[in-house]
Amino acid sequence: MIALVDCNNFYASVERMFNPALKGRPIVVLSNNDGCAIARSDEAKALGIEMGTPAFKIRETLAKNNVAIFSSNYTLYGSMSERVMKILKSFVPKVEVYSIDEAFLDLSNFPYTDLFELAIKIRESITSQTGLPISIGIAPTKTLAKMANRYAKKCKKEVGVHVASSKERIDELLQFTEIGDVWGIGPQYRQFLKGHGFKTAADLLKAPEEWVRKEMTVMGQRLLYELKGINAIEWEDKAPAKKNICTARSFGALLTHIADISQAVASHAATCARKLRKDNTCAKEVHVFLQTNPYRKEDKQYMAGITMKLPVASNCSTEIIKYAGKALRLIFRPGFQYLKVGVMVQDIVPQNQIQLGLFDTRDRKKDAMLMQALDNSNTTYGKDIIRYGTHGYGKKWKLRSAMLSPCFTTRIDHIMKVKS
DNA sequence: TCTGGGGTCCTAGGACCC
DNA sequence: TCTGGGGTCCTAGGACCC
Repeated sequence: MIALVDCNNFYASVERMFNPALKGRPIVVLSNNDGCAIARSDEAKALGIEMGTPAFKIRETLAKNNVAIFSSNYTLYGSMSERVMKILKSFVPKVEVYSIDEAFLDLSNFPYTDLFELAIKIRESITSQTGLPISIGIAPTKTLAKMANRYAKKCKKEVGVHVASSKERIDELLQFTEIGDVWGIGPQYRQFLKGHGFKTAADLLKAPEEWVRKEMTVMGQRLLYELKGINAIEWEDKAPAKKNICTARSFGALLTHIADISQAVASHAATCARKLRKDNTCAKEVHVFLQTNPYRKEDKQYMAGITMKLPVASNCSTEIIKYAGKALRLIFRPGFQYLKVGVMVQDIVPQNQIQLGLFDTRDRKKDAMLMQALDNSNTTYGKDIIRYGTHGYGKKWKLRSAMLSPCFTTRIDHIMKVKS
């Protein structure tokens, strides 16, 4: 049996946890750049605020209903996520952290009848130790556990746990779940399947395997197995090595000058390099892409990207910034209003398996020492205390983040003060 | 005025090889 | 009229996830 643990309205719940005055008040957390709603508390959902709605479209609703609005604070959410995962690991040895607010637990070694009780205990621990509400779904496969979790959220709000182990419970779950709410069915497949008369997960189960395979590739076939209770999705004990690392942001305002965009590119390149060093990996390629705002139909549009090969796989910020800058100069065209730029490092290899270049002129030892010093001071004194001059001091490209809460758990100067 | 960011996997088709 | 057969590798694009 597999459990899926999911934090309810995670970002909104974290914000509320640090500010109990928000109890009962609707909360919305906005995406980077304060662009659209990416998390809502139950109260905000009840107001009809949909996931992903642009902020400017709901401004009236937000004001009228006294909704608490936050810019997203990923440092804070990441730190709270670590706490939750740590508690889960104290209960069950096999935990797969699936996303910032979700984890699968392998319960195959727990006695059958105890699963419900175990889930209740886990839930109580998380609530008492982190203050965050969670839901737990338990079923024979990952896909069914996802469905059970959803069921717990919708129909068993008080206990927050649903176990679907018997055939009757699983059938009930399959009939309850609409086809578009099945894990792995997105908008495209949902429409396609509805067109063929499938309404619920139970309907899909009746479809011939060959037909599903033909119309929905092996992904659909795997899904079918999972619904039948046969595990078809691999268990990933530790996060597999990343194949790409991407850092990209929309600008706070549209930009036209390459000088401003260069600063963003340098900063994104440095972030990619830092992420590589954190994973002890190096990349052989740097890809830079640049685009105008596709929503502005009245503007001339331009999209471009280019991949630069590095002479030797690297995770040195200096070098990656250099190649990313070259790439930008190759794709930049004057006369456009740019919205977004991104840097992606590709063809990633472990740091200790690098093929050295015959004509390599860089002093890689020195690079490594410099990066070590950079990372150390930035860890000790806060992110970006030391940065490259190429990042610039102008903040034209910086994102908007107008309603950011403090980093309660990761910055000593943001720690909460309690008067007694 | 204002529309996120970061990933994965799969398939088809083209280039190229013998 | 008729124009081989079998591989591999790479890329672009589409679908999905949170």
